[in-house]
Amino acid sequence: MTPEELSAAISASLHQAVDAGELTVPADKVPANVRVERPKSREHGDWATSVALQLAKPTGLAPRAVAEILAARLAKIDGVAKVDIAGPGFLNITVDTAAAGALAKAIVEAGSTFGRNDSMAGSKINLEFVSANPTGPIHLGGTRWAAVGDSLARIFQAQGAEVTREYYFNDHGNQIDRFARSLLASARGEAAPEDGYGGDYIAEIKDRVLAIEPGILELDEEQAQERFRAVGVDLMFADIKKSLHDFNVDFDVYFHEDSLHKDGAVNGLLERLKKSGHLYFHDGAWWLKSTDFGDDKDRVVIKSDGNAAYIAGDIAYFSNKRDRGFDLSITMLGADHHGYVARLKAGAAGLGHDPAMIEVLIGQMVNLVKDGKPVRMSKRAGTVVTMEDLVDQVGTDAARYSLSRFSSDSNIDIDLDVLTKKSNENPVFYVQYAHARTKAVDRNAEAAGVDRSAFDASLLSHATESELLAQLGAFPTVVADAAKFREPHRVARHLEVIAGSYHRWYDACRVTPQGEEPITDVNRTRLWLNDATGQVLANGLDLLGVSAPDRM
RNA sequence: GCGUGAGUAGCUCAGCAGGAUAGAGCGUCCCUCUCCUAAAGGGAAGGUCGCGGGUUCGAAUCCCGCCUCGCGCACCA
Repeated sequence: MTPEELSAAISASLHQAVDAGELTVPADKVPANVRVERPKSREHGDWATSVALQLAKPTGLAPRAVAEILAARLAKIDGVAKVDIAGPGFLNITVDTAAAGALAKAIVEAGSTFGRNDSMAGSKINLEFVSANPTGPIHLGGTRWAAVGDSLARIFQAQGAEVTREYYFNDHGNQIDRFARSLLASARGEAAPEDGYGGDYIAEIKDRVLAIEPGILELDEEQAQERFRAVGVDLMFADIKKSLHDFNVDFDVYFHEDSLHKDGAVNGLLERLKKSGHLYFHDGAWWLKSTDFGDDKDRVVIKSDGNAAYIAGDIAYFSNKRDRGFDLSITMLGADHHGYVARLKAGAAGLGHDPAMIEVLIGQMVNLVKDGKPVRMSKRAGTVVTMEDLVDQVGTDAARYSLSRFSSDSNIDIDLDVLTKKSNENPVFYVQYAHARTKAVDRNAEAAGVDRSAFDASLLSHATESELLAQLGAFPTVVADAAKFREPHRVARHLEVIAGSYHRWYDACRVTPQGEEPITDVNRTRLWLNDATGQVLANGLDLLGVSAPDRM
């Protein structure tokens, strides 16, 4: 019996009590689903719920009176062994050992599908993340979104959604021109332009461009810069793709901003906007009346020099996504872009789109720390720590895990020295080790002749088994919540809880008998639980894009 | 100034869809491998949940105010 099943059964009991006239509750006050929690203290049973407390007010009854009515019905639920009323009106539920233990077999039989469901089936989601400018390698901030974004995509997919991972490639505009000028300056042995880029990678890209186009410096200024731009951006972008691939993140679509301008999408969009009445002409520029949609000021869409402002491309881009049939466009941005949310939604609304279809997830910054002091990362100064640097030092698994186990609302500080030195203490190893351990137990069980020919759930009666089963049972809900709240870190945190429960069980309960002890159904049944744990850990690590090694 | 995110153990952070005695990892101090992986487990120490009000049976969690820190507030992208 999983907490979900228990919750559903309690809900049903609640409705029966209402139908039977034992409780009088306004329809809108009946909780849609009853929250079932694992109590902190063992004495409080296997599961607890505070519905009775919540229903006290709407029913006009004392909390304990509500609890008593519900307790009588809950006790009849199949698999419930005992129901106690405690404190102000908590319902503490003890589940029948066999009912709880049945989960072990169910998980093994579900295999990689355990934790998946089809609650988001039919929804087409465009998830855009990273989208770093191709003017340099992906730095730590982008690395964070690569880890979190890809995990979120996996989590959505686990809920049955159809997800397109998309990278918006800003290959149009000033930044790119600066990048090209920086390459050209480097090729001529000049210092980087004032507003250009100066990292070591510039010289490296420059060399590669020269190798591809040896005659490039013979061209006139404008042509040379154009070739450096075209070839340089391609090289940079290839590097970015490779870094991402090595990071176990592969995008379905790399969308080029430039294409929106070349194929006339931006111009077409501007014409549509002008007709929509959401644009007005002022001071030589065309403004979007974004204040009508909650922005704090109106935004220029066509500059007085006649060029489209950046936002024009973004609105056209959203329109493009919409045309490709997505029901939901999620964009992940760093906190340094959060001021952009309102105008983006305003732009879409101006085109008649439902702003609810655009969701912008803002993630806080990642800072580089050295010797306890923050180090400013600057692309110009070349002091960036890149995705490649991080992976080289700690590996993909540790890098991805350590970036995705935090809430995106938190700023995170990365101290490369600490991360490297303490890599063995990274929680990822704790979780991976638990998985490897389940495999080791498997190997030993097989060698000793313990097989899965018997399963008697009632034998999983040790306190550590009850705890482990409970945490395994919570996994699907955790994944569903991670999808609902767009918070992949919930999965990582729960895996840590499962790993801890498993390690404690391992210490308390043997699968393979020692010495001359006979093999019994206890051993065989425990093997199922061991395998179930390995399966859940593997499923969870997969959602994070982290490997689940068989040996460590 | 306005907007926005954060402030919880020595450190890094969970918990924030209100619930019982506030958690984990790391660090510190004890203890546990002749027996399935000790990258583990058990125990100890460590807290005015930034501050002050409010809401209610109950607040780290919700509301208001204040303080501190990050980020943003272009006809740049």
